[in-house]
Amino acid sequence: MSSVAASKPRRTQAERTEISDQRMFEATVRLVTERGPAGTSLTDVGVMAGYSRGLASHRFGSKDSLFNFVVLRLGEMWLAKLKEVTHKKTGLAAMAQAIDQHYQFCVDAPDYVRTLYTLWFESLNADSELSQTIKGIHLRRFQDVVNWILLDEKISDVVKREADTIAAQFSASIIGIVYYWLANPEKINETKKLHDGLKQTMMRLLSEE
Amino acid sequence: MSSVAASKPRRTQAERTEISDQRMFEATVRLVTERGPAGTSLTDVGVMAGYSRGLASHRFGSKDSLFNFVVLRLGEMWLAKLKEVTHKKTGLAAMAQAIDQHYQFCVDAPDYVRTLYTLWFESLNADSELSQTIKGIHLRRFQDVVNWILLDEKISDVVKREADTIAAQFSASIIGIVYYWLANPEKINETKKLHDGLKQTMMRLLSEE
DNA sequence: TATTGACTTGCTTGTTGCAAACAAGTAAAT
DNA sequence: ATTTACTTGTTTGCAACAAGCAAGTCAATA
Repeated sequence: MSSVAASKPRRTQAERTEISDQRMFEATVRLVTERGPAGTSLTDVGVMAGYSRGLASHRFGSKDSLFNFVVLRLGEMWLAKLKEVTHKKTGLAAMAQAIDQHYQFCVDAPDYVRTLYTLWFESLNADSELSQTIKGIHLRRFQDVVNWILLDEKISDVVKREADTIAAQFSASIIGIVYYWLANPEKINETKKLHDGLKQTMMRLLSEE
Repeated sequence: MSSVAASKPRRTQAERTEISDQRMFEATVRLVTERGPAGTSLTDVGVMAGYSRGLASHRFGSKDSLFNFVVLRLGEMWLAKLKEVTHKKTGLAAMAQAIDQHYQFCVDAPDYVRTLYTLWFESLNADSELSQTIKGIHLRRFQDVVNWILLDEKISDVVKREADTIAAQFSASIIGIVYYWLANPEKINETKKLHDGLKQTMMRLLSEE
């Protein structure tokens, strides 16, 4: 396993954990996309990452906690990218960027998106640390959308009063579309159409009186 | 165990299985809503239903198969009710009825809805009998929506050519809204607003040129 | 038509294997 | 030397299956 051209016989402890974390993260993503969360064992995560059967269990303490770690990492990547593309944008422009980026994620990093949302959906009735993490990500996304609406000059006060409702509708639609894509990964064109349809709907909602 | 007022000392085999099926169905619904699918053991299902730890396993063979049975039962209830309320209706009228009924389910039978969709979401990456069942239910629903559009006289041909896309948008939104409700069961009013918003969106889509 | 007994079906108990969780140890870094 | 990363040993719980017991069925006989 460690025959990678005598890469570096000595690493700092911080590097060691960072590497093993990253490898277990990737192993988890792969296993979850291939076998689903139930079919993903801590044993397999450790072994596939190139360590012993016990490491994932030891590092994270529980399967739920491992998934929590993975979702946190994915969620941060996601939110960072969204923040980047919607920087200084508001209203419909921000939403359109967010929607496009959402679609782009499905194309560019399907395994990451699949893992994030699979665990996301999974945690619905779980009452675990993970479900709290997800509620947090959800809330941050929701607040972003509300702010996009409130900070845009072109949007009327009448519409701004409905910001929460519109943001909820936006979030729900995104989830619905992701579900569609997860269930029909081959229908990428239809997925794009759904994203475009959501843009249309948002355009109408934001320009209403 | 059999002290229920000498109810009926002798039942047919068909009755016995029907009763045990029903009891295990109800136990599963309860356990899934309370603990989630992962926290629901075949052992507990059997015991909570008033039988031995082994019955659920013996009857269904696997956890996946038990969940498949439960989803089939819930799905049939659901589709039957939807069929009833949309009988002879088409286009927007049918969609509005379906949406209202959907909301009503969340109010009337929250445990059933929660269990159905929890298992629904759960099966996304599972590659099991259950995921096939769900694909089937999904497809039947989708076809209903397409037919509502195609069979309505008031809808233009231009729109009818987009029937598939609109039906996909409808289905995705319903899923997104259910997710919202599952994640925020206390926000029943907001859930209603989302349903109403979907009606508005569908009205616009169907009356376009 | 009532009774008996072979057969079928529903249900329970016994057992195995696997994975999560944790404890106790070894190896690597500081 | 001590702390930190990782491995190996062990326990526990559950899914899955096998083997047996009990309740229901049905046909032959009287």
